Amino acid sequence: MPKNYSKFKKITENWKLLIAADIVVFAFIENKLSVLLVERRYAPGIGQWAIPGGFVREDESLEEAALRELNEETGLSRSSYLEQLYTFGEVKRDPRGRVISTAYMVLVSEPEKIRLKASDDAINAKWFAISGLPTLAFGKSHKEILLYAWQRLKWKFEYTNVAVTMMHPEFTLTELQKLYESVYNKNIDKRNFRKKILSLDLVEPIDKVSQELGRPAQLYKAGTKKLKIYNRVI
Amino acid sequence: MPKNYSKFKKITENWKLLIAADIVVFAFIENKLSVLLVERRYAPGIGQWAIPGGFVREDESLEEAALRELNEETGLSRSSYLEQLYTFGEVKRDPRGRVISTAYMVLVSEPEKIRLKASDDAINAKWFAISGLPTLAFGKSHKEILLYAWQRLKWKFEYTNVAVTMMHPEFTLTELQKLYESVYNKNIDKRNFRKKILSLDLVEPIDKVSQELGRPAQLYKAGTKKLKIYNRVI
DNA sequence: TTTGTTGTTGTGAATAATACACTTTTGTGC
DNA sequence: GCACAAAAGTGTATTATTCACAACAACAAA
Repeated sequence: MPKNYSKFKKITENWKLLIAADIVVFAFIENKLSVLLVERRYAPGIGQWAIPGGFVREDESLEEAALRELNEETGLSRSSYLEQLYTFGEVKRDPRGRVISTAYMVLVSEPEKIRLKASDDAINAKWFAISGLPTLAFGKSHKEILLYAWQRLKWKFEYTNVAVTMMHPEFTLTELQKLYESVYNKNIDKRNFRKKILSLDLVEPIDKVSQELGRPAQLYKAGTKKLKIYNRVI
Repeated sequence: MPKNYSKFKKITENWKLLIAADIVVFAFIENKLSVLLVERRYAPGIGQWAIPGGFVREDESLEEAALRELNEETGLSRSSYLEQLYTFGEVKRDPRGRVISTAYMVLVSEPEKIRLKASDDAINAKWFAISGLPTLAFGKSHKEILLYAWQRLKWKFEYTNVAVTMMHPEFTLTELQKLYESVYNKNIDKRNFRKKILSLDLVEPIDKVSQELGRPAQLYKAGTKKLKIYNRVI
């Protein structure tokens, strides 16, 4: 280490800082926007539901830590989308000491393929519809992070094509519309929706139809075209 | 400290993490969007220009640290706007050790009132037009932060009324337009601009005109109306 | 009073957003 | 095979919004 690092050395002494990564995981389950929560095994907030997360280790980046913790606590191993949301740095956020926490948002396309599991830190992991959240641990903090993430998601849905990353590989326009409706929390006109989506080339029809009740629907896949993306990770 | 903090204790052992706050300061100087940079006194990057910033202390939040460092390194004490941008958490960002850095953006309304000064850490502090930046310290990292901040600023100008926080308390519409043009880096039609700004009620005319060359211009002040603001700090 | 400089004002065309309801295609039960 | 249920698919008229574009007005200096 070169000279002139004296100030650095001084600052590194005498106190301890930890950084945590918290991850808001969204998926579209039974036509409802849903969030993955864990039931905490340890204090603070034993037995309460919380956003999955944990401390960053020495040899991993913030993003790596987010994905590792997510995998450890929930079994979720591959997600289609990861985006940093915000870093919370108030002095007394955590009773355990000086903890800074960076919140991430993850979007999952096929939640039914994920085997949720208990872990060292979490007694349980479970999907909750955004409209039926339980009381969360960590006072208002986790609730706020969650609502902030939802807000960001609405934004992204308006200005990018992230929505398709939450769909199955093959989907109908009606399904896609239901996802938009659950994220915006309001109804959308079918014709206007289709006009818009198709004019943006966000999706491509495939040579296949769905077979459900009623008239079969054209199936689509995600388009190759990427929308202009504004945030760093968007 | 309650029981069951064992994992926390384990993680806090054996390694050191520091968190830094970097601040991109924008002001509108001589019709040009400008950025405040400091000339580094210490390694790494001695003598090179860099975004002002420094390490967060034990007893201060991230935002407090950002503002304190800004004040220490540049003499800047009051800014009209502060917003968190992004947290960089790669493992080997900094030669001094594991450093995580949160970038902030600050907007200044009356840069000519600020007495820039040298400091412990900075030999010098100086405004640079965004189109005439010097080579920056810290490899590509600081340049990227800066360009990201500029991008974010463009966004904010489109969807909020932050622009007026960069103007003097009294300003003409032409001055405001010049600011928009310097941020967007393109020309704007005068008539359309005025129509838009006035229809949004972003500004209020005051009982005063400017006295420059040519026809006197109506002076305006910031409107009380706040635009809907989407990001956490926006 | 002329010239230079800047501020102020309006209109028409193109595009995008919104509101709105019926027909088509399939499967099922009689 | 016919009536019904269920969901998919489709078009048009109206209203906002955006954009391109140029003449005139107010003042100062010469």
